[in-house]
Amino acid sequence: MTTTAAPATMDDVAALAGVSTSTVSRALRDSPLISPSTRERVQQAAAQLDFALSRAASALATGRLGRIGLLVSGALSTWFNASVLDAAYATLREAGQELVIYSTKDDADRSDFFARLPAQRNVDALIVASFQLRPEEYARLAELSVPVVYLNQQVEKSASVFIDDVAAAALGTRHLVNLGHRRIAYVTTRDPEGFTFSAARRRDGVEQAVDQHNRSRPEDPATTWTVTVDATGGGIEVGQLAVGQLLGGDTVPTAVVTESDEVAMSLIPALQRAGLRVPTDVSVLGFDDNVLAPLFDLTTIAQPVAELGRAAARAALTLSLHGAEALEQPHQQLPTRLVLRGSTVVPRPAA
Amino acid sequence: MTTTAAPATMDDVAALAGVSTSTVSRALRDSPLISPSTRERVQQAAAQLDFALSRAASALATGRLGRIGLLVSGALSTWFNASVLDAAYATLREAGQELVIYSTKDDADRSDFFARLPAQRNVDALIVASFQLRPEEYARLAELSVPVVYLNQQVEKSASVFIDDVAAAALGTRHLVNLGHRRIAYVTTRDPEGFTFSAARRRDGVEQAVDQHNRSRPEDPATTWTVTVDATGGGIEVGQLAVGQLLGGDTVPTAVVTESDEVAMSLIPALQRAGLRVPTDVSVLGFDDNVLAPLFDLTTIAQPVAELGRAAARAALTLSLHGAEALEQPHQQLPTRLVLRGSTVVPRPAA
DNA sequence: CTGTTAGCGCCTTCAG
DNA sequence: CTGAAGGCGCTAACAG
Repeated sequence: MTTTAAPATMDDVAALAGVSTSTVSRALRDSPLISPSTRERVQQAAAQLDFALSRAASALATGRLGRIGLLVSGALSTWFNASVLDAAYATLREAGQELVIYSTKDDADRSDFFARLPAQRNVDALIVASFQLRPEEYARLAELSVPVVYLNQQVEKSASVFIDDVAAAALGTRHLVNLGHRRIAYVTTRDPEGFTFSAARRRDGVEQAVDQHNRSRPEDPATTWTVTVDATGGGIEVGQLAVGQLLGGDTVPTAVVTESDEVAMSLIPALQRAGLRVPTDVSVLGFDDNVLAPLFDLTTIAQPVAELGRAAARAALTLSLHGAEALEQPHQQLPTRLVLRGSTVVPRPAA
Repeated sequence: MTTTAAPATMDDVAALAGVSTSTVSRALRDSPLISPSTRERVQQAAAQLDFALSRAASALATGRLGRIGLLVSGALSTWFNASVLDAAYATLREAGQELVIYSTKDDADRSDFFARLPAQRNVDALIVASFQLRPEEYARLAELSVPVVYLNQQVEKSASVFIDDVAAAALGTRHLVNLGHRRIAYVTTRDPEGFTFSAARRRDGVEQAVDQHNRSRPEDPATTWTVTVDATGGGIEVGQLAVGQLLGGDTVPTAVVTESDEVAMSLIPALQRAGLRVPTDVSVLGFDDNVLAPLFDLTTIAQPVAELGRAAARAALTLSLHGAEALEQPHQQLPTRLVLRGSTVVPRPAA
């Protein structure tokens, strides 16, 4: 079935190159304390024997694990998580580090993680991706003997990399208000685990933009309200449920802001099946700039997900290698921008 | 910035529990060689001190790394890769193993992986996800002292978990032929790295189904041809390029089979923008049953991606724990099925 | 059931 | 620049 020949050991390499194991170790790690010629010879011997250093043994000897953890909530296959993972992985890999995933799909996973703290002594740093923790959980992470980097949330005494969700959502909402929309619904999903709390901040942004408009133009007020859907995931259910609530209420919106592109992309076909044209009857604004957003011609607020992942990984590397003092910007805010596509237009005169 | 208190050691736990470190070790691993009461006492002490075993040290002592590698090509954020990763991760995690990603985005990464074989001595088993290797690369993996499980390809002397791409595509194509389609294009993407070779087998399936029809009903022949697009990714470019080639040729298809749902989802809006209605003017058939397929009302051939990931992970676990003999089914073929939605209909009479 | 002893494979002194 | 020796934290084998 599968080969199981014993792999070469460092001694084999040392013997083949005619040196000691210390020399092999140094040569393989490109230590400056070694002559180019023996280094070359050793590396060839290692290649010839398919020898690779045991990371476990190196870790034990040096005290550096060469591994950085990524704590994620929800499925790894959501666009956000997968994009962050992809970017963080690439950055760590360039630095010769591995990425260890700690994924918590449900409350059980989550309590388990916080009860056992498996990251303790097993990674050099931990990135906590975009989800809200309970106060005791923050406390728990602070007790960790490993530096933590928060992604998409600011945490007082830790490093963090994030966007301004409130400002971003306000920006998008202003765009709708400026187009003339006065009935703007915000669609969010119920979040069973208390995860993805960015959604709440985005709602604040929507309300903020509407309030601001109403203060400056009280004679032409806009209203906004929130519709919370009891479903998650990228399927069509979210959209269908949202449509029901959107059309079943007292007022029907002329524009909808969604917590994410995934929700928007689910909503658009659902609206269409309900007989509403997008954008003619309803404008739809997304959040993320998911790769798929262009397929729906979706106007959206872009957040630099890959850059968030990279920045978090870089911060984690810096913290693990050089400590907190070495981190120039403990709190890094990354820019968002409005990406104009075809899903948002001036509301119909009738409206 | 971040706490860096020294974490508790095993000696601390031993002292607190009033036992030796061996006992601590045994208690923490739920060894049966220990009395419930001391186990309890030790575990409490460990919890109190936030002590976690060092996986690196355990690995060194036992020779078992507790880590399984996943070699992937292309972005981790594609639906396929992310879904496999998610499922494999979940399975490994239940078994207390970690997942180590080896992702090769380009040829450089790839040669690097095969040159250095970083998986050697660093994982207990390796899963190679869905991509075609060069003969020398297969040979290289066979030299590895670690068992390999291939996902979505059969490899003679290794374990593998896969679907029958040919039969699956033929099934979908038969559906179109049965609806009455006689001009069926297959849309695939150029694959710079030689990755995702399933696409070629799917084309074979399309051709096979058409041939079969033509043999049984020579008086009413169908034709098929392949359109290869020079782009990849989930954006709209793929679809736009495909539409150009689809409409620019001698014959215009009444139905299109795509190598994946991602291509189909890119194609549908592109067709619509070109003035063609889906499915009225053109039927579109996907492959995968991506979560997003329902949003496009896409008829598609479902492959059990999560189950592929799980099965591969289980096989990897079995191989690493009990060796090749313990694997009941070295070659596991998983079923596919046609998922009927609205994107495929009877062709217009005019056609 | 529990403690003692040795060693996993590497890296880091310290000598040369 | 290179070799010898010890120890990183844990577990397996052995004794009790």
